[in-house]
Amino acid sequence: MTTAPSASPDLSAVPDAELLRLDHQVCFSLHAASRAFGGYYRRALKDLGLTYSQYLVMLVLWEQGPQSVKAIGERLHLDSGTLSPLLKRLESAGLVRRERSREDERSVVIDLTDEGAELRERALSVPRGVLAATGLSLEEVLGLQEILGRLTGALGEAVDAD
Amino acid sequence: MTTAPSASPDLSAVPDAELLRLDHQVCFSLHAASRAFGGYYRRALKDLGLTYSQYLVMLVLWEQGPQSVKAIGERLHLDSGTLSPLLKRLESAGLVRRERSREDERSVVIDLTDEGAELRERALSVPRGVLAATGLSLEEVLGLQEILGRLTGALGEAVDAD
DNA sequence: CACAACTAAGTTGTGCACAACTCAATGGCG
DNA sequence: CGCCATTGAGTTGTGCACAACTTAGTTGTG
Repeated sequence: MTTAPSASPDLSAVPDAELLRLDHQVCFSLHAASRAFGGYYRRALKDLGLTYSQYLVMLVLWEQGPQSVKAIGERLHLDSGTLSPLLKRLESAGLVRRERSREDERSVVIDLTDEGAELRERALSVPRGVLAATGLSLEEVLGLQEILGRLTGALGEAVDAD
Repeated sequence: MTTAPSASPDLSAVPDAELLRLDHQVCFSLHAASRAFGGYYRRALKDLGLTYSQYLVMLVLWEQGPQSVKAIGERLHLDSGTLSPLLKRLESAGLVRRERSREDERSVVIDLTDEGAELRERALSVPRGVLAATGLSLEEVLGLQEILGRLTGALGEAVDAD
């Protein structure tokens, strides 16, 4: 798929009722797909004792090393209201450490424990299964990612420009 | 329905660590897009007093008329644990009625109140704004929907075939 | 008919998402 | 220096998602 001349003139020609139906399908599709992914991960990650969101946080830590709550939040588009309790649970599970930064006492640096770092080895087997389970080709996955990225960006801007 | 002989041979050639990174991006993209959609709707639906999920339920009722909790759940892939409290909130908001079916006393039929039916008029303006905000063309939206549908189906099967 | 298997809805408990808020540390700026 | 706006993390409250369970109604079978 090429990057289309996105301002489709068709859109304004479609009647409201039809759009309502289409809208149903689009937002529902995305909602459903996201939850289907979540459902798959719930099982795949059960052995590791991680939830889907906790897995995302661990991925960030495995890839980027120790960093502040704010940095993780920016990477995943999550705020402290979501991350604070999640990180506490990861801490109780013995996977991460939380300590106040010395340079800036406001910020808390999250670091992997040895146990958390070791978990990466076991997590390596997860994504291959997931990608296989999607039934999508590598090209489709990359295309999907591209379009979802644009979608997220555009919706984010639309909300900001409120 | 294994329509996918498209099993890309590439996939098995990609190293684990690379897949972990890609996986991060795919599941994160979907997660983020779904939440970006949610964020947009949160604002768009604020005037109507509906949440995103409540809107999905109302769409089903507007399109298909009175039906059981189970039927709504099948349409949206949601179980009673999610729907029961959600429908109670719609009931308190005066948008739906809940009454036991006479034929089968186990099932509860959800029906729109006049107020709920009237809300449809005000909801008609929402999807045009959303589709515009995505910045996607009609073709891209349809393509996205198709691929998400396949994704959801494949992941569902993979989980069932556990 | 009786009883077991099943089904629909609801309840409970855990965790995520997010708005709105508090609180302490920081960084200007007059 | 003193004051105040800003920032990072955490808390509180509401709602969704889902697993596991309960309860009541239904259906199938001997």
